[in-house]
Amino acid sequence: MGLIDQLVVFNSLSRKKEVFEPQIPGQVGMYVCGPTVYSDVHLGNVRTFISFDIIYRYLQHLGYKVRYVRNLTDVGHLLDDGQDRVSKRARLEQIEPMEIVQKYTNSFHDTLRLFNTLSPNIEPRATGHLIEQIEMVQEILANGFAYERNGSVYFDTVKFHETFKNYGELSGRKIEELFAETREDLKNQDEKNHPSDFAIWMKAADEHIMKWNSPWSVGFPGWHLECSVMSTKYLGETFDIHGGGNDLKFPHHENEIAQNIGAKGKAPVKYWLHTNMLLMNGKKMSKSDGNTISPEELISGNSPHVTKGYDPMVVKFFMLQSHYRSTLDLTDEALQAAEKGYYKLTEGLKALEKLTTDQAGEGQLDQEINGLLDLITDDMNDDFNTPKAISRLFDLTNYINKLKDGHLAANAVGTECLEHMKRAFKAFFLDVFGLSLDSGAGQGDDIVEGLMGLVIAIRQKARENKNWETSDQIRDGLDNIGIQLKDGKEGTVWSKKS
RNA sequence: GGUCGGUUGGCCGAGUGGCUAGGCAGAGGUCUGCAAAACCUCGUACAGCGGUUCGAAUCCGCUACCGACCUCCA
Repeated sequence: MGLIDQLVVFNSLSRKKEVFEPQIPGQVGMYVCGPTVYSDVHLGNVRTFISFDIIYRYLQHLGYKVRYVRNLTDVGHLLDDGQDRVSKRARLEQIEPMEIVQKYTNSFHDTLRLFNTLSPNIEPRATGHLIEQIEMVQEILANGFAYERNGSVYFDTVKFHETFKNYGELSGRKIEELFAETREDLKNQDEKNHPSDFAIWMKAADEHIMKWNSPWSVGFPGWHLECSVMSTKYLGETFDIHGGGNDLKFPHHENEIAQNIGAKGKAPVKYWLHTNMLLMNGKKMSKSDGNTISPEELISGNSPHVTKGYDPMVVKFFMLQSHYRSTLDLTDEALQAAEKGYYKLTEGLKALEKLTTDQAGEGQLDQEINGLLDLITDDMNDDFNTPKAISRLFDLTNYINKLKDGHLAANAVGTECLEHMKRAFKAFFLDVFGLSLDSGAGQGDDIVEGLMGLVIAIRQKARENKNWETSDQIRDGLDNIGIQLKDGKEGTVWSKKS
């Protein structure tokens, strides 16, 4: 009985929350800008991909059939000095560009797997779509929104804006001001008619490695073009959701829209979703200025920014405790708090699995518990409010612990409600949030379980004999190797310490 | 400089006109052989200044500070 029974998303285009209505009922097309595979992903990228992973999972949870496309950029993304990122890296590492692409694609996948994200349905590469990109350049040229200059082709932003009046719509900048501003920089703009024009095909210099034949020159496609092409190819000329970090709004997404309209005559995307930046020490985490920590460093603890390593699930949980549209400041202290909270929930879920009741009818807590479960859906329906949804899981855990410890009678909850709670808690924690139980605490293989059972039994015997020296030796010894014993009413359980 | 966003208790972080967010840390208590875990109780926070309102952390204006984009980044 949620208050909100419809999914509402914040659309960057309108800057408002809108009811989500896919163009084909029951089906969702979602495109997310993936990484340029020329170096290891950093944590800010990971946050964005985790955010869209949650969105993907939640859409599926709601019953939508989702086609999730996330590209890999392997050509055309240039550095300030005009060098292709992949090519430059290939030169530095003295291997083929495509080896670079493969190496960092593998690394990207490995990293995301650590965080238990689902693979997209299609992961297209820019170099795999050269023909389509050339075709789109031709379309844009044919429609008069591009011009050729010395073998390169540039998108004509001035003409585009005169025609459609919406260049700058997404990023919220007034195009006249943008034009006026950049006019002073004309000296740097050599071939372009106007500074805000951008290349959709670039002629390659002789020494350039990654280049292809085209009607205009031996060259390579512009950075923004691939996303227009691949989203159109796999999701159609108009589709539902386009996502990415908000640092891509301008120029990348703005230009993407312009290209699609320039080629197809219509705006490609109904809902633009943008994630906010991950900060560290109050500043944007960024590859280019060194204020960064890699996923590996964060997990291993091998970084001056953290006092210890953190389990990937803890890092993910930390991220989910803020909203995807808010900045999130990564600090060691905040991670430690998240770690404790995360284990509280995993322990709660494990305790929940063991709860039983013989209350066949309705229990006195049923209404409150069912209400909390409904609120989780409301929260997620409200633009994927994971922090709020997680607060409900903590509330539920409080009930679970009371039931577990006997502070509440077992039959305070009815059979049906208990089953509902088990189903829903798992559905959100494991399936929607993609968290897992077994990474941090208390579950080993059969041998470990057997050994622990034996050790706990020996300690229990010592305690019965009031042999505190032995029982404390066992407890402290286990503590030293990172295992915590918890004595409860129903006996002793153990878990790995956080 | 232009554009946009933010400033919430010791820390992180939701909320956006009247109803306890939540987590972590801290204090006291229950339980325990002692601890831990769990449970109970405890914080009267919303940058500053004005304004609108019966009522504002929440709306409006100004100021300060922070950040992002404008140029490669998710």
